[in-house]
Amino acid sequence: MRVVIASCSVDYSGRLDAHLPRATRLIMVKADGSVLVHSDGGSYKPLNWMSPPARLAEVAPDDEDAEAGVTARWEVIAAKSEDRLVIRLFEIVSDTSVELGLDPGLSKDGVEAHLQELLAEQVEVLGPGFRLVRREYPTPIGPVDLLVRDAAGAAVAVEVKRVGGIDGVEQLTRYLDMLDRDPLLTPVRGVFAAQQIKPQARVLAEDRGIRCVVLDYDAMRGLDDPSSRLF
Amino acid sequence: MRVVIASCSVDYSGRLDAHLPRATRLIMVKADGSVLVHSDGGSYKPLNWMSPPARLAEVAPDDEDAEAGVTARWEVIAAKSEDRLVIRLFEIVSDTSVELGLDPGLSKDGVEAHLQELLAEQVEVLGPGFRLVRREYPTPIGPVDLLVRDAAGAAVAVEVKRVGGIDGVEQLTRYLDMLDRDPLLTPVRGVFAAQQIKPQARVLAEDRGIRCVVLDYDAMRGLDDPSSRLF
DNA sequence: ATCTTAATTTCGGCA
DNA sequence: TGCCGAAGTTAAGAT
Repeated sequence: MRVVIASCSVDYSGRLDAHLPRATRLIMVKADGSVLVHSDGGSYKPLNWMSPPARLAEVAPDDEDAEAGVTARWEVIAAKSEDRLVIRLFEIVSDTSVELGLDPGLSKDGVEAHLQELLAEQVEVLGPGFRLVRREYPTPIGPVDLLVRDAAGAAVAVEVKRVGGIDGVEQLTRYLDMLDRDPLLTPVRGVFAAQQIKPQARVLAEDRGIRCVVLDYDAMRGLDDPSSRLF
Repeated sequence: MRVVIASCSVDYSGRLDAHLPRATRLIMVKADGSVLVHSDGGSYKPLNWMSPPARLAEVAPDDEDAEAGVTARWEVIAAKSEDRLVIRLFEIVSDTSVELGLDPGLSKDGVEAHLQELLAEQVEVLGPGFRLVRREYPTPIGPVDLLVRDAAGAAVAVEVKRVGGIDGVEQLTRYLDMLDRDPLLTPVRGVFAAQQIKPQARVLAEDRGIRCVVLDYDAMRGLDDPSSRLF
């Protein structure tokens, strides 16, 4: 990893063309040849970047560049596409190189996959007598999160979301259209299950006869995790 | 902007919980209090981060931390949410602070708006005799990218995308429903035009009688840009 | 301010 | 490897 803080201008060409005029920025060059150009604001997305794998070559500034005060010219070229990033460096404030080695990586807990997993184990929270048919039940337009049957044996398709928005309702509606064509399943009802359901999504879902269920993640995790049980 | 390279462990809690075990990484602290933790690989997304606005406080390591070799403990707390990032620093390799100032910002060229513009000028790529009625044709639920008429004078609504996915087909379907109610337009056909159309989107579109057209951006730009013409 | 849509999205999972 | 959907998405534009 090499970190350079310098005044620079940047030009990207590839899927689009983009230009950054001269200013002082941080330039990060990673071991895989990827490059990030950050300003002192915005969120984690760089102003400009090159995705790995890529190769950085330092070339001599041409006469025009040299006259404009360019002290170094970096050309970053993607290995598998036509993408190209040209960085013209003016004054260099700092230049640090260090060997970081491989990162052990991030561990996460609490995302949608986990929510779906918990609900699959606890389908009874949808109603007494509910039982799981399968997770990721396939349809021609993609898998439904859960297919279950209610106490009476009727098919119910469940879409699980962390935050339930309109797009989730649309998604479930498409699945329902598809599943309803299957004579072994029809009629198929829909359940939209999420930790949080946005008002507009609820209106749309209920307008389409889809039941909305708000999930209590902590409670579901508590039921699932033996270490947190009281008895 | 402050850049620290150090061995550290990181814990995030907020919308989920995540943990990074001890390793040497780059930590960037921006002027708005946001923090990025980068390893020497991956793409531009940090391993862990805090979005602005946030506040970083350096607190003394507790006994347990101190015993484990923690030399400094940073607590980064989001100003507008419960999000919280705790960074335990062990050995510090480098620590640089510099004033960058406001960035003049990025200028772009070549995104979806441009594609729509090009297609508006070259509606004949959709078929001989096609002519443009108008771009951003208004409907009660938002503007359609292009409204055109074919050689026979029949109305055609066009949705333009760089990458055509299922959501784009849904979008166009809603517009078609709306436009079809207008006696001056009905019957309105649909065209889904994109540089790349995903297979499932194509299936859905054709199932609904919507024609799919793959656009060649480079060819269209070539026709448009006088400087690249041969004569 | 809130909502919708695009992104040089990136990232992970599964066929 | 390619496709599809989620993301602590972020960011820009419209209502």
